[in-house]
Amino acid sequence: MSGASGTDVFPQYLSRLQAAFFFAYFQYDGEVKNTLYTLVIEALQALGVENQKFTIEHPTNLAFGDYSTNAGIISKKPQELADYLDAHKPTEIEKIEVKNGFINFYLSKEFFKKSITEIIEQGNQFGRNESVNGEKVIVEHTDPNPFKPFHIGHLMPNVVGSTLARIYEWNGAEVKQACYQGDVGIHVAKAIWGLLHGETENAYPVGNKAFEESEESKAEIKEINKKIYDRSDEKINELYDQGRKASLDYFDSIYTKLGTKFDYFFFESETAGVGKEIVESHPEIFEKSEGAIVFHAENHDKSLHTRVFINSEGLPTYETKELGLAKVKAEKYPYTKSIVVTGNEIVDYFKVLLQAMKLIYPDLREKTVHISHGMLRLPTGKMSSRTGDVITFEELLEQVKEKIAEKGDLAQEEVAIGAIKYMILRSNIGSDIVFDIEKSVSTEGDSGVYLQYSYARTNSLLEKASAKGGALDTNSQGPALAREMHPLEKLLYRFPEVVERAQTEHAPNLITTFLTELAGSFSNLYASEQIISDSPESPYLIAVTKAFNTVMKNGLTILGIPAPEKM
RNA sequence: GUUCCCGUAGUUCAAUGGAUAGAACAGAGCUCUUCUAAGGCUUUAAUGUAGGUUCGAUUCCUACCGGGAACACCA
Repeated sequence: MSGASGTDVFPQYLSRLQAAFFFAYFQYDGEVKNTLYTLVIEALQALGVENQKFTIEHPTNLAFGDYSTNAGIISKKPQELADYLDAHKPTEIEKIEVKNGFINFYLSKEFFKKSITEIIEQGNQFGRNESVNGEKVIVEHTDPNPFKPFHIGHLMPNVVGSTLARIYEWNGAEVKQACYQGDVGIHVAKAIWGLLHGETENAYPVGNKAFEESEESKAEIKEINKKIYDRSDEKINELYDQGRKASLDYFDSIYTKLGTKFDYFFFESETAGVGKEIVESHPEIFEKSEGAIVFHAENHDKSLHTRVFINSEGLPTYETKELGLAKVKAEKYPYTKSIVVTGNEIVDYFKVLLQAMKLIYPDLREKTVHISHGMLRLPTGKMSSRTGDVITFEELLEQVKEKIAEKGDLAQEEVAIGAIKYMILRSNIGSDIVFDIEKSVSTEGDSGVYLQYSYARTNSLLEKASAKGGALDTNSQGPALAREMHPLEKLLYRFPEVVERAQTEHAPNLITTFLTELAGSFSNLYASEQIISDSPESPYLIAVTKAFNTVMKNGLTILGIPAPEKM
């Protein structure tokens, strides 16, 4: 997504002063990295290389150092460049080498030791930064429909949306979470039809089936739909009010389990009217066609298509309600950014909607970002909420808990929630997730359990250490010893960078991947070294354990995965 | 048919245009008299096809093959 002009591209002709200004925007990308940028620019100038673009990044493999630049390849003078850099290297850099044309920088043991100390000092604040300080963000997600079950398809937007909200928070934004619920519309009419025919639990699926299979029922349901809008029928009003409340209470209980806290609840019943007014007051944008009011988006952008905003019954469709919602949101909370999380099957609808918004209120459109997630699919195909053939969230949770009970008896619900969330957060937001309870919800290996287990282990270690009076001490001999640094010590300081990138790329999976790598690294250290011992190095290893414990806890907090103290 | 998204080990997922394509599960083999074996160690195994751009392509472009989604009154 990001163009060629990011942090990785730096015109060599800028002065140092300009460079300092330029870097002000990237101050959380790592101080050392910025120092290296400036240094490489200087080196290129010294070698008389004109106007070259280069990158500085963490190599994929620690064997290639902690930072690496391709400036040598591009300038075709790797050795000369490396020599200059070596002569002017900052104190944090211990060694510079040329390999395959790349110039690799190795951080000093002193740097890592200091980073461990800083992590411990910052504690539950470590990882927070101010890269989007001042932004007021509203994240809308989950959006279940009252009168319908909360099924596993709702988990995707919930987990993705609430995690994005926390990521923005950790990057310094003020964040509100919003849930938008369709308490009016044909689906509600279907459920009411079911209720009128004596159904309770299955009111919606029964009504839906009737709608599909019988013209007569279809007409009745459409009639009910109108009556819901104008509240003209007392019996329907009563069923509606009771059903709506029961449904919302049920959602609340699920949000509690998932750890989601919404600041605002919006309802279609309050956005429908607003949206309809907007549409009707813009005849220059919306046209009448076949009894409905439509928007010919393809007139503005060839890749878009026409959509109905007000149907021939005079009722607003989703598009119109969403148009109203944008305004309602802005009135309630003057946001600088509005993120809407939905399934990717509606990306094309949303593009049309954004085009309409652009014409009506361009300022709000500029602030709106649509993020779409993939589908949660069963091995047999797509799940449907229309047929009633769905797995509800609670059914899923029970099944996962059963599976976990085979392994241990502590923290079962926390582990189950963690396993489910991890499964969603480990892959790209946009990609589909094939959901097989046996295979997907793993309790070993690459899983939420793995992170939780490594965390619980460190708690137990730290407890034992403190009981033994073995205080952690980053100034003990650790890095001073001749041994190689363990990879864990070389990774921990990168956490804030990962948190920042997760925000700029809207990619929670970067955090998941990072934490899993850390946990693997810790497990390896744990297996190969005695952390608590009489060795002079022990206090330092305890400090590393504490730093890992801190980062893991903060990372799990961002992901919304419970961090059980024991398991 | 048009538009959009996606094709990576047997499977489920990673990989800001970079170096030796990482994990996990499954398979083969080790590992608890020692801090939690839900762990660790070793090992087999992958970029759909054909071109192009580039010093360098899983990544960008084109075509094809294969999968998914959307395409007027449901969201």
